[in-house]
Amino acid sequence: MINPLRGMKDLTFEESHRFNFIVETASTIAKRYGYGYIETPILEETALFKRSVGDSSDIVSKEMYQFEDKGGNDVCMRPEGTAGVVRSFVHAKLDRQPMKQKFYYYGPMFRYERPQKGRLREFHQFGCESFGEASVYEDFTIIIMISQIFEALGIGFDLQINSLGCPTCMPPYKQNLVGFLTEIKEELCEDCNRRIGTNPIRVLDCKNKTCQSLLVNSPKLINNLCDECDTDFKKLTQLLDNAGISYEVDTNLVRGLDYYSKTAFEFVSNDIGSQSAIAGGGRYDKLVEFLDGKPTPAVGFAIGIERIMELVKMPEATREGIYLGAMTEDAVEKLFAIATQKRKETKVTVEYNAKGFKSHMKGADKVNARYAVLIGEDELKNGTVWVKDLESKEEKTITVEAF
RNA sequence: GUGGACGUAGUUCAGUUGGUAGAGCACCUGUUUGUGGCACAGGUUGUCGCGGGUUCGAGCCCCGUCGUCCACCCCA
Repeated sequence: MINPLRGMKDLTFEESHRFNFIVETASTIAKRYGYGYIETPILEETALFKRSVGDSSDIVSKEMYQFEDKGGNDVCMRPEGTAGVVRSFVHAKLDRQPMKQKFYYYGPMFRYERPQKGRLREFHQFGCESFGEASVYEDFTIIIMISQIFEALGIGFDLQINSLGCPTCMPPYKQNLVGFLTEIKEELCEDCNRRIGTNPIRVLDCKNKTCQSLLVNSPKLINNLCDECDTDFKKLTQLLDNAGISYEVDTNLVRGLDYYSKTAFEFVSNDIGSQSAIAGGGRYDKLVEFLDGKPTPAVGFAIGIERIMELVKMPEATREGIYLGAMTEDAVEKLFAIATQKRKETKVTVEYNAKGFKSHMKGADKVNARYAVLIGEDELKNGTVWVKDLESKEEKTITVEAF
């Protein structure tokens, strides 16, 4: 028997149903906010992610499915969705269009990690990217949209927000932080010491308790923002307050992808184990030009579909369609014409084996059909069918034509 | 990449100090040649993950391997 690869999962029955429900619900809401569907390739040039997500991130440095294709190109399976959408945006020269552009997507992402609860090697994200809107109103609107999606799915969450600053205020802050960290480096963990050189901001969300206690007095970016970033962040909190969305400012919230600036947010659930982030995103105003487009402000997010699978409250399944069965061999082939006709408008299940009445009733029940339609000896003789509404329990015998 | 737990029927699991497998659910049949969800009775289903070792004998003990799960890490 050939098994799926490690960290890859088949979705069937209940689960695939759930998956579709999540995607449909999120898509419906995204469209209401003006987002249009975009699909980009799963395979991309490796350089795309090195430049956008960043070489120093774990994702790029050790988790990518990367290989040389038969043409000698250095390619990889996308580890996240934003980079591909931005590449596509620039490639289609949409950066030269005066209008704002909004896209939503969903699909598989690949990261070579050790699987655990809420973490697969092939996982799925639903995401949105909004281009050309610099206003913090858009950041706010996106957060509202995500909360509406979660509300529609029946999922509770905590919202954490932070500002990562911009090219004006981030570099001086970073220098300041490196200075602080260098003084206490003896006491910091091994990983943090490495991060001081590669990506000092990441030290802030180190899980090590000793590190965290040492960081209590570290300089906070939130207190060192430039005027514009500071004004925007205050505006965002004010908008959220007015909208009645509760949130927590987490000064240690750092996105793992290098392209984020200004607003960063994460939706978290306490009910799903240690992989608690169910959605994350923020602003990435520099990414478009970083990928050779004209400077275009942008903001986006992604929801981890697997992370919310078991949290989703599905609407109750209702009886649907028709179950067709015959009680004598001769009647079986009478079913097909009826089935073909009825399939123009509804779901039809045809049982190919002639069997007893009770057995058919059970079968109709099992597929959750609304109507049980059976042909027995009498019906075959008279050119009729026996129809029962399994919900109202009403039954009747009518001609095939009338049915 | 690190650590821990676990791999037995379609599924969830039991299996005593080592003596060649069992239950619930599911499925099929019947009670009921025409009234579903319920009940009762009967029945089908196993490379005990794989490979080696110890032993008269291994589901059980030992080694290896693959896989799953959980945590670290990472992140959606």
